Amino acid sequence: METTTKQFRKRNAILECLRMTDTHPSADMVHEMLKAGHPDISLATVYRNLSLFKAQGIIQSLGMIHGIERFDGNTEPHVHFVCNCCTAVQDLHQMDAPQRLCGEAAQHIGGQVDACQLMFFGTCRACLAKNQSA
Amino acid sequence: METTTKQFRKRNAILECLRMTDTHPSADMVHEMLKAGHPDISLATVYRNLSLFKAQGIIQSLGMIHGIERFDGNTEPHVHFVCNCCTAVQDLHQMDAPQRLCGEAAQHIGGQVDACQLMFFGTCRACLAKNQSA
DNA sequence: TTCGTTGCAAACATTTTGCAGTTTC
DNA sequence: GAAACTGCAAAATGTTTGCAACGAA
Repeated sequence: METTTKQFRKRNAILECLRMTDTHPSADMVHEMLKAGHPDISLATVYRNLSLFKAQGIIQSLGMIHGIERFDGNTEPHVHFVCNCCTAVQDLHQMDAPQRLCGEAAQHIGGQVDACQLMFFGTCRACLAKNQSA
Repeated sequence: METTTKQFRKRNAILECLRMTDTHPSADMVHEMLKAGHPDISLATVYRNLSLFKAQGIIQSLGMIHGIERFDGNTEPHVHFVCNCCTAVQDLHQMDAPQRLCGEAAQHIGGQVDACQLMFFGTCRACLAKNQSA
């Protein structure tokens, strides 16, 4: 598995949590999910480890969405959809990620392009249904 | 243009500031830029008016970039490049904005897609030069 | 007078950090 | 036992809000 020298229960739990879910959770969401198995886990620990994983490149950040940073255990480039209503984030694996355009972008700006992000915003199916019935 | 009554002096100045620049400023950057002509302008006023403009749809938000919300007076869909080093945001007008893919995305998620955002991240030319000489 | 806008300071929410105690190897 | 991790609480950050004062009609 990882090249970490030591195994720490909570650190491992945080990484596993991210890899098991497809909800692109925030630090707080991870914290909530882990409380069941680790009642004493601290939010600071979640933040610290998410930072670490991000620096190691073993998770990716989707950036701040509606003011809160969201994370993805899947580091493959792919497209995301954000529901502006319930803040859920979904993967759009079917769509072509524009990573191949990085070279073109680099030419235009005359700099170095490391990553790109394609994100759609709108209202998810569940929220559409909820709003109609309301 | 806008109704330039004295009452809306500062409001107009904020909007004009956004339309005159291509730096995609944050609230704080707008505040700094306006201080010269309006020494008594308050940061809260900048925040309030940016919120208002965003709600009116006459400016667009690029979302939180490195933890700070950035704005664009140009509401035309276009592509952006973010320098992770100096946090500058540049337009990439030459590149095709993927707005036309909203329909395809909507099909995949079964919801309603209102907007999309394509953003490249990396190091701008100025920062590359600076880093090399250092 | 009445309405909307503004400055100031306090409140807010998310994230980061210092430190003492604990866990892992 | 050394080094790394963790919980707690405090601090830091960017943003929002309450309120009194101000300006225009």
